[in-house]
Amino acid sequence: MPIRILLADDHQMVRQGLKALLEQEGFKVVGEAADGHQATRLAQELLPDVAILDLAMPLMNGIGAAKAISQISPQTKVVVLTMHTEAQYVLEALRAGIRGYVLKSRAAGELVQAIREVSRGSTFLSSDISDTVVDAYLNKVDVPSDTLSPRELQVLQLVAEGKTTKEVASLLNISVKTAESHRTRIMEKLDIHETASLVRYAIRRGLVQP
Amino acid sequence: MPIRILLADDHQMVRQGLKALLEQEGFKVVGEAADGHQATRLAQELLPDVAILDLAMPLMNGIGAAKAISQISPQTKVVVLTMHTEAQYVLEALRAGIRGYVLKSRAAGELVQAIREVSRGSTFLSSDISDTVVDAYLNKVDVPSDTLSPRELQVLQLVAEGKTTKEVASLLNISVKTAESHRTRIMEKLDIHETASLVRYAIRRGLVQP
DNA sequence: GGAATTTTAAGGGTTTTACCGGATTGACCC
DNA sequence: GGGTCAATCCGGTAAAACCCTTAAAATTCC
Repeated sequence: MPIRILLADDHQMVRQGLKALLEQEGFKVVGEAADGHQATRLAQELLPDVAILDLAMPLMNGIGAAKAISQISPQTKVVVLTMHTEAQYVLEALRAGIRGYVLKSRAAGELVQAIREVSRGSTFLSSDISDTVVDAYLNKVDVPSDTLSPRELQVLQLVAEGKTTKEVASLLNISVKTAESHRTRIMEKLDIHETASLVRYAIRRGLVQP
Repeated sequence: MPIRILLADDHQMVRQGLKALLEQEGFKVVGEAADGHQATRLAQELLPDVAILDLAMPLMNGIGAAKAISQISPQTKVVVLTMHTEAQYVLEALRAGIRGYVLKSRAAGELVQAIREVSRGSTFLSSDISDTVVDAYLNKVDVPSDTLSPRELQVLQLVAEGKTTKEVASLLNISVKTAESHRTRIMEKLDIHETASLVRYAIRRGLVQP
C-alpha cells in the first residue's frame, strides 16, 4: 500500500509539479491544499500518512497547520517544505511537532527521502538544517518564544496579510468585536501601537512574507 | 521537433517539478538555472525557444535576465513565472520584453498554454494579469518600478515605519492633507490598498527594515 | 477542583484611513 | 508657450482602526 500524502503549498503550479514527482516515486497524493486551513480540514478528513506543508501560506501558515494537524490526526507525520534556512524557523517548526524539514532549494530526492524516513517513524532534516539545530542546541539559542497564543498568532498573520478586522472575523468565524479584542491584546503584549509595526513584527517572526 | 525550453527558478525542487510537468506535455527542457546570471549564460549557449524565468532570483532577478536574454538571443521568447500580481511587476516585465506572464498560483495548464502561445509568436498573460495591463493602459498609469517620486518614497518610508499621516505631515512640514495625497498616490501607483501591503512593499524595496 | 489563561463578546468612544472630488504652483521639456 | 508632472493644499464621507472597559465561556494547568 502506497504512502498517502497531503500536499500543501499556496502555489498550485508548484503543487502539481511536486505531485508529479512524488507519484513517479510511487507515493499517493490524496489531497492538495492552498492554505493552512484547507490543509487542516483535509488532514482531518483524509488522515494521510504524511503531510507536506509549505511554511509560507496565507490564512494559516505551515507552523499553525502543523500544530493543528498534530492534534486532530496524530498519526499524520508532518514534513515542512520551505526556502528558509534560518534557525528561528527550524526551531519553531520542531517545537510544533514536525518530523521533517526539507529545503525547496534542494533536489526532490531529499523530499522523497524525508517522506520515507518520517513514515517509518524516523525524522529527516536537510543537511544544513541539522547543523543549525545542533548549533542552536549547543549555544542554547533561545528562540524568542512568542508569548502570543495560537489564536493571536493566527490573527496577527491575517492582519499582516492586509485583512481588515471584519475579514479576519469572518475568516475565523468569530465576531468583529472578538477579532478586535485579539488585535488589541496582541498590540498590548508586544507594546506595539500601529498596524505598520505589527506587520514588520509579523515578518520578522516569519508569519508572513515581505 | 519539440519546443526547447530553459527553466530558471532558484528552487531546484520547484524546477524539477515543473520539468516533470512540461516533459509530460512533450516539451524539451534543455537547461536549468538557479539565478539570473546562469540563465543568461545558458540562454546564450543553448538558444532555447522559450525561457521560463522566476522573478525572484538571487544575483540577477527575472527582469534583468529577461533584458539580457532578449539582447543575446532575440529568438528566445521569455515567459515570466511568478507569484506577484501587482501592476508594477507586470508592467516592468512587459517593458523588459517578456512575452508571457504566468502566476504560480494557477494551474500548470496556464504555463503550457503560455509556452505554446509565445513560441508561435503570440503573447500570454494570466487572466487577472491582463486586467491589470488593460487597466494600466486605460488609465495611462505608466508605472515603471520606481516611478515613485522622491517625495513619495519619503512618505512611504515614514508610513512603513509606523508614522501616522499626521506625524508624517509634521515631520515633512506639510499639511496633513498633503501627506494624505501622497499616500493615496502611492497606493494608486502601486495598486495597493492597505497599509499592511504598503509596509511589505517598503520592506521589499529596502526602504525600511522588517 | 480551583486557578489561570485563552477565547469569546460587547458598548461606546475618538482618531485615522481610504476614497471621492477639485485646485494652485513651479519645474522641466520640446 | 503649451504640455506634463511633481508637490502642495483643501473639503467631505464612510469605513476602519484604535482605545477603554467589562465579562462570560472554554481551556489548560497545577
